[in-house]
Amino acid sequence: MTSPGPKPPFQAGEAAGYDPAVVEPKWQTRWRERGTHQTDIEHGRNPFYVLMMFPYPSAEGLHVGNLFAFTGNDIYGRFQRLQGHTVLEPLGYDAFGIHSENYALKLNVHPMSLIPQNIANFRRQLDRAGLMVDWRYSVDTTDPSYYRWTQWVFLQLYKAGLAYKKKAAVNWCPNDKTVLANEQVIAGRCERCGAAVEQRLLAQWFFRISDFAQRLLDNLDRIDWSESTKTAQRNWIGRSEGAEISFRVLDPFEQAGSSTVTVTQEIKAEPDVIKVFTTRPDTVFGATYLVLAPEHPLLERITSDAQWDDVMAYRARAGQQDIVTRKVAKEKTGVFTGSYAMNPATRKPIPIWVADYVLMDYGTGAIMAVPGHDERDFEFARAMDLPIVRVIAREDEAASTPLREPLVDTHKCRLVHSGQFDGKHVADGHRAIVAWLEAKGSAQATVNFRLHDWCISRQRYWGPPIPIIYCDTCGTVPVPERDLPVILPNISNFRPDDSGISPLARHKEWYEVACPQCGAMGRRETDVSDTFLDSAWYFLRYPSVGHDDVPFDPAVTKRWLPVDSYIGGNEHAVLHLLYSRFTTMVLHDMGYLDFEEPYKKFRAHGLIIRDGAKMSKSRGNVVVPDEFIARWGADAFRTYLMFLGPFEEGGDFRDSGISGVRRFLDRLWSSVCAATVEGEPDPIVLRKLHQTIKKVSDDIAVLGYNTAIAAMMEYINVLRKNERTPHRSEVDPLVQLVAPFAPHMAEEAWEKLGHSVSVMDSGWPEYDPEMAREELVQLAVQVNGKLRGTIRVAPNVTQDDALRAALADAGIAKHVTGEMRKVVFVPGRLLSLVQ
RNA sequence: GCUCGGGUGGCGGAAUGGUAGACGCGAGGGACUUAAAAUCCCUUGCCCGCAAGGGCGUGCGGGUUCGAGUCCCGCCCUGAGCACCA
Repeated sequence: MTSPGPKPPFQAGEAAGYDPAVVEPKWQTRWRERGTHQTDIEHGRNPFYVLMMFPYPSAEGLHVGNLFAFTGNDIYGRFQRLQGHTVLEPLGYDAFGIHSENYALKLNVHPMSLIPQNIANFRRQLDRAGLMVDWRYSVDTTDPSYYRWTQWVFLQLYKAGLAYKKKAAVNWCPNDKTVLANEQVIAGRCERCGAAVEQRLLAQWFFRISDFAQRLLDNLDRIDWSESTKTAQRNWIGRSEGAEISFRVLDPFEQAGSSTVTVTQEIKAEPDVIKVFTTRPDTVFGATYLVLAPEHPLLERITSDAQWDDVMAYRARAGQQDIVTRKVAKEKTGVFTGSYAMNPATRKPIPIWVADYVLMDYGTGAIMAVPGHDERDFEFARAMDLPIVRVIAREDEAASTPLREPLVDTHKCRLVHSGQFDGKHVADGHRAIVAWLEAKGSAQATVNFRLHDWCISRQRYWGPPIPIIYCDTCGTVPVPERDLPVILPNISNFRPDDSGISPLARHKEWYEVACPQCGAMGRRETDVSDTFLDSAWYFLRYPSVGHDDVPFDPAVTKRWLPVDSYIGGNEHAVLHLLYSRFTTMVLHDMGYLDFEEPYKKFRAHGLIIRDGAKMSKSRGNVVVPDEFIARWGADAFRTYLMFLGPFEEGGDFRDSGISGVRRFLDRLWSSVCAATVEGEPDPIVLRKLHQTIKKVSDDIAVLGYNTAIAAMMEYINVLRKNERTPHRSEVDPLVQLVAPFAPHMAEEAWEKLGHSVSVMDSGWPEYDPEMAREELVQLAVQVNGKLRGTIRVAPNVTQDDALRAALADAGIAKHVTGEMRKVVFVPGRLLSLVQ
């Protein structure tokens, strides 16, 4: 027989009176009517800007991942508001781009009609989620009133000399006759028709983000961002230190002899020089050949007659490969050019090859190959039967030990076969060799970045037209700012086809326009800009919505920016976050902004999986927010999303889990209904309350939502354990604590408790350390490192008293057999006896 | 290959170097009910034991420490990102 247990003081059945399907719409309506979520941009005290990455409004509707992020942000925003800030929590739509365009193509609808539908659907879903968004400050990147200023941003970069046009490769499907994004190329083939994709050279607009590489890197040390995001940016910027070394190309006469070249043999007036970048100048004595990228401009000059046909054929083949497969590791191929260059260290001639494992767009497009100490060069030398020389040895190796594999370590290694530098440790050798080569004029210490300039041209339709006009007499002319926006025309056939490159290029009536400078007939740029340009500055626009004559109002911007807290997915760790930092820096340098970093604090949220697996349509395990909200209510859905794992790590959505959160909220409601002002609050409950206030406040501040919710659950368990009616002073603060998570119920409860203002304007409960202090604490007692019992003592007990109490405990004392050698005492925690 | 996360009960997950498993789900038992649902109460890491109690436990192997999920060294597995970056 089990004891029946104490009769509960109140039944949660009373919670039957709480129906989210009624209460949630009620409060959503009230909030709208009363303007509860309206931010006083002009006068609100203590401004605080919480930003979340805006969604792409897909036709499928809001993804639970979006809602997870938005809810996490909303809780933080509400918390800041309850703590006395005027909070701006805006949301908008990132609606341009290839996703929308492809989807529209597939459905055969126009994006201009598709997007408004999607946005309306998103808006409906977002409102149901109970976000504290002030929709008066929203943006839609496809609205001309927004992209007018995107085009303005382009013009500022142009004005600053940071936008330029050059030829660059794009993926080209010869069958569909269209430009493909990298994601549309699958194993070198067009994802739609399966044709082999080629690369094509097109003139495209670039931004000089690489000029800012060092600054983008340095500033990372000064901003409060998720460490993982900073690391991703550092890797992407990819700074490497090394040297540029010059290799003089030998003329055919010099090449005849294979012996050391002497200065007197140099007969060419201006010999060709191949510059290479290397991070390992210490290995220069081991450079046994050079390799040029197939696109290297010197290739034609240096290729010998005998090798000409082979080299040109190789280059042509490389040019046909698409960009994606070109960059995938594969078997080494290459062709000898027939020419030699002089290794400036050994003064010996070495052959010059061309191979596609060397990339034109990094370093100088040429390398010195050191097969003994580089894996790729080793592999290539093996395949082409080129000499492999050891110039580095471990401490336990002789200089003559043959290399079975490339030795790439530097630690505890010394130089060998390196002339006067033999025996030096690698790091010392590095410095000495660079200095030596610099003195001879054949090297220079340099820094290289992996970061490439940002290509913003898209040969597509669904984006803001790039505001440039080409004129036969005036050349490239920026559209005057007063003529913005350059409206994207509503054309019925926006499918890319064989008529040209960009769909807009088929519309003469659109692109033919008078030159703003001379008035002669000119031609608009027919490419549109990258979606990432839309999102590079959107955070500047939100608070200035309504200021129609400027992209962002100076006074408003001064008040609200930079962004106080930014939350988003780590999939944007590099591109979006880097581009918006860059754009902000440029606008800062031009005097438009007084800060150069847009986001003071950034936290990446985790990913939600379901039942242990990634959500996907094919797996059929996608969480549809509407269904869960309809069944459990938005409050329960929000709270469950935040409870299922740490916000910054994500978690596993299990359908059964939400019931626990629903129960918690129902119990809370029961307590609210039962609360009375009669009598006095219970000191034990009160102590737990103050501990809970502290825990919840601390946890929300670091986005520890799952543990904050757990703490509130613990509190309500304590509150209900007590066989009595809860006191008002035990319940009111809990309603405030739960308000960021379950705002509808909190409002309803707050009203029921007799308050007339919104709970969101009621402030945040204060925590009193005195009230939270325990009278007795449990002290763990260890004997020889093993837990042998616990004792209940005052928190400030002395070591001696604790020891006496421990030895008075029979269960503990029986383990204390020998003489005590040491006692470790951690007040309030444990007593460790060593014998 | 490189970089960054992560491996803890049946499950999701808690743990400033100090009582591992908070909180929740699930499961088992009970109360209420004609019954079910809902609600409420109790139990719930594993092993031995009737019990008292004892032993073992945070991916694996070492180490530091009175004390290690946590720190150090060496592995394994797994997720994500980058990837011929010289």
